[in-house]
Amino acid sequence: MADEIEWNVLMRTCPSRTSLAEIANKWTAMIVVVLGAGPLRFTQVRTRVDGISAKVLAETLRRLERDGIVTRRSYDEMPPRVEYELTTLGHSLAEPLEALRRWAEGNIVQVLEAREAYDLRPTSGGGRDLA
Amino acid sequence: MADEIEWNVLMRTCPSRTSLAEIANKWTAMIVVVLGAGPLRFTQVRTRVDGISAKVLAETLRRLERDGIVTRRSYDEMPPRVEYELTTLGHSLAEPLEALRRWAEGNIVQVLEAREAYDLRPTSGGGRDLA
DNA sequence: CAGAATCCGTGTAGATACTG
DNA sequence: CAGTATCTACACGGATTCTG
Repeated sequence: MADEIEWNVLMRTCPSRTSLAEIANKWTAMIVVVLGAGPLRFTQVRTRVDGISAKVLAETLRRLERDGIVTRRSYDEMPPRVEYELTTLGHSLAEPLEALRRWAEGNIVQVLEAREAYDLRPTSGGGRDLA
Repeated sequence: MADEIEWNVLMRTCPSRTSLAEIANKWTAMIVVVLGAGPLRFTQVRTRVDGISAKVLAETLRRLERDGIVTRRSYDEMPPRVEYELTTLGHSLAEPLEALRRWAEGNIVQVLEAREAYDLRPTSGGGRDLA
């Protein structure tokens, strides 16, 4: 994290930026993290990623399938059963995302404290720049 | 990535989840990554995170400041100069985010290929479940 | 169970104009 | 330069209903 990098311009035309923007999504990140532990059925994912609607889950899973992150395996049974599993590519993505989740878990207290401190600052309620 | 984890349920009540959702944001991730190389002025950030509007950049920086991720240093000069810099906490966040950016950069081709293949599949155009 | 379809509210982002 | 203010809009997510 010490090297000065000239490439550090995230051009809007760069396709990897679009990709990053998609990954860096609330639900996407959570779903991949959850699937990192192994294949799950639709409802299982939904239970673990608590709060997501069926619609959004289906949409996101579809997109992840399209991007080669997860595979969708549908068993022709009754009642229907569909399993989602990370691909190799998906697992490679799960690693950095898992690191991110760990960061969130490990630093939430600091964030909360910083937030509280910020909100208590006189500048945050009234006048802006303290100059 | 092999341990079966029962905690792997991202409860909606868990504050770290909210935190993750905020981090896993298009602009947030890019800004932190860009600031990872060192302090930058407002316009410099804006240039590097190409495409972001001044409004959204200001809002996001404010939120990051509130969360203790960046510091805002305003020099009383004319013309005005404001520098944003990652805090220690911010740098600790930049690492996993940088890893994520690297992933996006390194795997964009595979994603693009997978996407193309998916779109060419007969099922993606017409009838759904191939059963 | 695993979705698809529909409707709808709103948050978040974008463009534009203005200011210290 | 570094923002703020205002307005707009559309994509995103949520709730509900229906189906194979």
